[in-house]
Amino acid sequence: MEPVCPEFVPDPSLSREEMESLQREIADVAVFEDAFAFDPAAIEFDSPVDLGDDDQHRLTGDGPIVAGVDQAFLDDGDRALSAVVALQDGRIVDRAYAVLDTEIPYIPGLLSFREGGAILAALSNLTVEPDLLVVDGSGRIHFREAGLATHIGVVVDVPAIGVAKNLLCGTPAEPIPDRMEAGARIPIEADDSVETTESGTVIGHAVQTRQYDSGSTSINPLYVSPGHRVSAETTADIVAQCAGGYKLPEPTRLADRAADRQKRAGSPD
DNA sequence: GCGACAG
DNA sequence: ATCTTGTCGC
Repeated sequence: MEPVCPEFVPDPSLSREEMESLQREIADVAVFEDAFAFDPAAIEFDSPVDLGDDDQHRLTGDGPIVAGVDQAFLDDGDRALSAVVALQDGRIVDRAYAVLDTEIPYIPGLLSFREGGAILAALSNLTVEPDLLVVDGSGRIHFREAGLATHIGVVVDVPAIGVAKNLLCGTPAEPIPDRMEAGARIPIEADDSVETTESGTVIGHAVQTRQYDSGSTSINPLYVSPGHRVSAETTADIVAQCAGGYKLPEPTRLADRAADRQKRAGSPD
């Protein structure tokens, strides 16, 4: 799949002002409502999926094609390796990779300009057309409502959601308890740090996909938010349905594993 | 100046 | 993201 909006492709050589300006434009065209044809309830994982060998069944089925995206960094720290794993009906139907030089350092709020290029390159190597992208990082939970998931989703104009392990900004509607029960979710609202929308707007959720039955230790929730063409509520629903027994939703977990398997497999270090 | 920050 | 073995808990 290729970019539909080339003018929005993240360019690492832009100045900080230009990057932030581009993000405002992206947030302006992003759709934070359900605007897709597939049935979100058809995306479900009750058990873990086996990553298997590289080539897999490239046969097309019926259900929505969901693609997980994640990055790893080559040991020189100057190159990002992006991995995409496409799933349909609980099976891996395709996977793709790309390695690109890292042009800028990690800057909170500007992550897409560091990793976006590698992700778009990996997506261009995909042979199937995903109905939904599950990106590692924030979507609407972002200072200008244009996090990595939103940026990527808008550029290729495909429904996308963001899954982060930490909260970038925003305020929980109620304090996140030390221990959230599996299935629980708490809205994340925009606050003064989110400069593109009214405070109080629900921009995502803290979602508990898994929790230990008992004990002193507990698993932290995930922070999920709409990327593009998906509402905050549906985003939380989908992430909850994608938990195959692990904290991370299956698309993300598989892309995660595929990325560092490919990394240590020896992508020219 | 202080605080705060995805991967 | 990444550096990294053992270890605490069920």
